[in-house]
Amino acid sequence: MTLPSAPHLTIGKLSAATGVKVPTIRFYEQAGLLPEPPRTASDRRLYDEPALRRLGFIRHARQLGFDLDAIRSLLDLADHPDRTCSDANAIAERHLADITEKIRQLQALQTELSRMTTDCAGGRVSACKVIEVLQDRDCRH
Amino acid sequence: MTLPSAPHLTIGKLSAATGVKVPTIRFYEQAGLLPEPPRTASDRRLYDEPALRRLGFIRHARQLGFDLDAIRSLLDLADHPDRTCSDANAIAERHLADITEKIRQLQALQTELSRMTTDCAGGRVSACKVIEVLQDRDCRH
DNA sequence: GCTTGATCCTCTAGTGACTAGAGGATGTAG
DNA sequence: CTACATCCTCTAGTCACTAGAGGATCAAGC
Repeated sequence: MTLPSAPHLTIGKLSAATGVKVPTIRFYEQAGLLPEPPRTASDRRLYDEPALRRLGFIRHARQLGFDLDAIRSLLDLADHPDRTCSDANAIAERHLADITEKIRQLQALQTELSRMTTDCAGGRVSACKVIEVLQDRDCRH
Repeated sequence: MTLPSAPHLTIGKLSAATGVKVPTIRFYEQAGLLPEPPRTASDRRLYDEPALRRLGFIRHARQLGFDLDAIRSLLDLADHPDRTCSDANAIAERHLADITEKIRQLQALQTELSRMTTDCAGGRVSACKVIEVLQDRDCRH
């Protein structure tokens, strides 16, 4: 239905269109996330609409915190709409579990740091709660 | 009051006593967090009690997520109990603010990922919410 | 046609906080 | 005396970029 568009985007335009920096686009190509695009006679990369969509996909996945390996798998799945999506779900759920765990850990740190700073009366270092807590080697962690 | 203890801990004992791996201890020395310890005739490092305490301090600070630069500053403050602790407090509060912000961001990701995975019915990739959300380039982020 | 400045190319090295491994010397227990 | 553990230094790898060198090419204005 849609006409196949000839490659017409320079790497700079692609960068502007997606918000992904030019060196990062080249990095993604080298990392195997983007296919090598055709080049002009003077060796410049030329991108088409599918490349634009693919880079958008990568960008969104990165914003969600997926690492490049996970994105490789997700892209592979997106390229095969006939497969079941259980793999995609597993990747997302695994990532969700990682994030949930990370939040939990950070909240524990938040609690301890918050206690440290509010306890500190602001006098000399010798009476400083921040330093004192760090020097206490018998803490439970 | 306490007797000055002669260096008696090998790097392996120090590692076992603090839970910091041997290569990491050497790395901290090279990074300037630990002073160069005396050596045996055969060039092996020998640590004493103050070194043990210092490494414990570093370990605890790392567990709290301080970066090595911050730890350098905190160690410097701990070495000078006569100074005011406002610098230590500023470092801790800055770090606390960073962590709070990070938690906020991760919670946003958690929400979106959670929506993605629960929406997914588990059929073909062509109907997969996970892949679909990633392919949607018009999302607001 | 010519100049200027933007954009493009490849390649290397740096970030942070380690971790892994090579290749070799030394220490310790049986 | 023989294993085997531990130690030494040094280099390189991790992740996802980012910065910069050094050079080619392009587009616009004169």
